[in-house]
Amino acid sequence: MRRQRAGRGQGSRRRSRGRQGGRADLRPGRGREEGEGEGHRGRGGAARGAPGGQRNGEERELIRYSQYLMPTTKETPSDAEVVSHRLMLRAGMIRKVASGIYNYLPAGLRVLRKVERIIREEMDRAGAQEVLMPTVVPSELWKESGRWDAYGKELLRFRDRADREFCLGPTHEEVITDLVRREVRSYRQLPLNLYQIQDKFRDEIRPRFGLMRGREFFMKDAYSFDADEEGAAESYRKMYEAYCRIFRRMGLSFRAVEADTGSIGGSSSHEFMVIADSGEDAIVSCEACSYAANTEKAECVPPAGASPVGEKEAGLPRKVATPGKRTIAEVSEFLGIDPSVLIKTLVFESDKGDAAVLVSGRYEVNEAKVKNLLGADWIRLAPEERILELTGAPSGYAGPVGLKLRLLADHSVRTIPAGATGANEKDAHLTDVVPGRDFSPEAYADLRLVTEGDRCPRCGGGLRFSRGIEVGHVFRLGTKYSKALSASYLDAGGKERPVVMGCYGIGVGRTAAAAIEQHNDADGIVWPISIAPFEVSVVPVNLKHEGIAGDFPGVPFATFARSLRIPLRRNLSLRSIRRESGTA
RNA sequence: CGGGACGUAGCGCAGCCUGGUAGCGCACUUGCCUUGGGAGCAAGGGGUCGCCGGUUCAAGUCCGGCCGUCCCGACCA
Repeated sequence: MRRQRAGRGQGSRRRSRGRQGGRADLRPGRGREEGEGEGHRGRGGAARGAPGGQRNGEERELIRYSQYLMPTTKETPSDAEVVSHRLMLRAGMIRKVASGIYNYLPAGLRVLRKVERIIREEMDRAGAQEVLMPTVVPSELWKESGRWDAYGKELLRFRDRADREFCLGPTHEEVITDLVRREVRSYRQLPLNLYQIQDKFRDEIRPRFGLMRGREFFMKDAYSFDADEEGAAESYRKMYEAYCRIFRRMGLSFRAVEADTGSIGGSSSHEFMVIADSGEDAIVSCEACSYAANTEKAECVPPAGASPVGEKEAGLPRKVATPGKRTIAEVSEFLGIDPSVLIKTLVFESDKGDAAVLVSGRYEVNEAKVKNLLGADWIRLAPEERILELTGAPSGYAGPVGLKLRLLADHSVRTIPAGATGANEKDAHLTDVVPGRDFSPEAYADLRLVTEGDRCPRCGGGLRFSRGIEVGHVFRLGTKYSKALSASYLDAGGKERPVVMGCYGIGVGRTAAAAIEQHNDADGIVWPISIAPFEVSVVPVNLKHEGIAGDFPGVPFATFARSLRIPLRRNLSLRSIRRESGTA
């Protein structure tokens, strides 16, 4: 196929690769190019859009497959679940060393380097400066920000020989803020945006899916420092745009969605989601307007209609026996009522104390929203013993009536005319329970997860549910870290002010994995050319008599075409050489 | 950490229920052969059956403990 095209491709490709590898491989980020324009060009005939700039040609990196450590396999190790993991193993890109910890083989490293290079170019273009911070971080900095205690077990801690405490950095707000507080004194030095591409370690509860959720991984993390909120908003906007360019250049179909800020903190954030069914995150997007959010963040429109209707019609609460009926499904069926009029009562523990959260039986509680409402660092569902202790009944029979706990209710509860709920007694529920009359939550708020029936909180349009892989996350941090670590500057009036920060992450390996999730077929990886480990394969065919020994051609063909799917192929045979050189 | 499963050659697996000789495919080595889609023939190399202990004349197989890995739930790039 396409012999001529391949020929053309080869011609212009020779000056395309830049000088990674070979003797020049210690010079990353060389060969800056302007503009985008490589994007995703698929296979065949795409040579002109290739990365690598137009530096005077003749540089060509030729790698011999026979000598290259790229152990492609037909069979997949049995512990690989998702396609990207499987295909990376089969293409000889990565090998596991321990759970969530990998060796990157040459071909895999090349892909990471290409992803990094695109990131560097766009970060530099956006005015950020590259630095490099240590992976080992002293505990003092983390204690100063308060996260030594707040961050949890993902933070791998250890001691050195002198018994000093350290951790492996899972993110670097503390370190960068420490740097900046020492060096930045004046508003004249702002704004400042510093980034690094560095090895991170998070002791994940459950590493899985290969590079998608490893414990050790490469991340680009950037931190912006501004004099005020307006400046910070501008820095945020620049990063948001840079992220769009980065993912676009890698040929990814993605979406930026509003997100919860989690343990990083801050006022607002967007996640960059690569759309993929295998994604671990659920997202909603409006079919009419531009609203999109992580389901964890997605706002739910409160129901129309006022507070308790039917107060007069409903009798007083009655206790009914519901032996063995604990779940919403069991209780609603047993009582012959719709789940929506059941008042589901969940008991949470948090660093701000215990609370009962109420929601209509047709919905699920959104823990992130509860946590934010409480202003808590952590919350969790109370264990069985605590539930018994706090409600006087085993789980499944909690209810708000007479409960001596903080009551927080979702909006969906308010309009339940005469509901049913647990009686705080084993094997019993109450019916004809009226919110506002029989119990009074301290607040009605949006505390539930969006569901299929919900409408867009911005425009009322329909919502679409999809799944995504979070490859990037941008946060407006405000002054959380600058205040905790006293990073301040003097403004034009000589007044001391805290710097206003933002932080911006991209998972390098995860992005590569996401690209594979999105670009593969039954045979293997269909690389976007901008991050393909190789752009052209050259296969000698039938040249034995010319003194050039080749493999049986089916092998390299299949290897390059299936496992690796190198975008372009050039076959070298006596015939093709004669044709092109004009000799006979 | 809770729930489920699995550890036998580099990889994928069988053997275990019913204890007695370590087996298959791929990969690897050598020779021949082959050159436009993961070839063919022949001959080879490679395993303390995850670890420790127990039962037994005898343990890959039965029992106990430990370790590791993967999958399902709470975190996040």
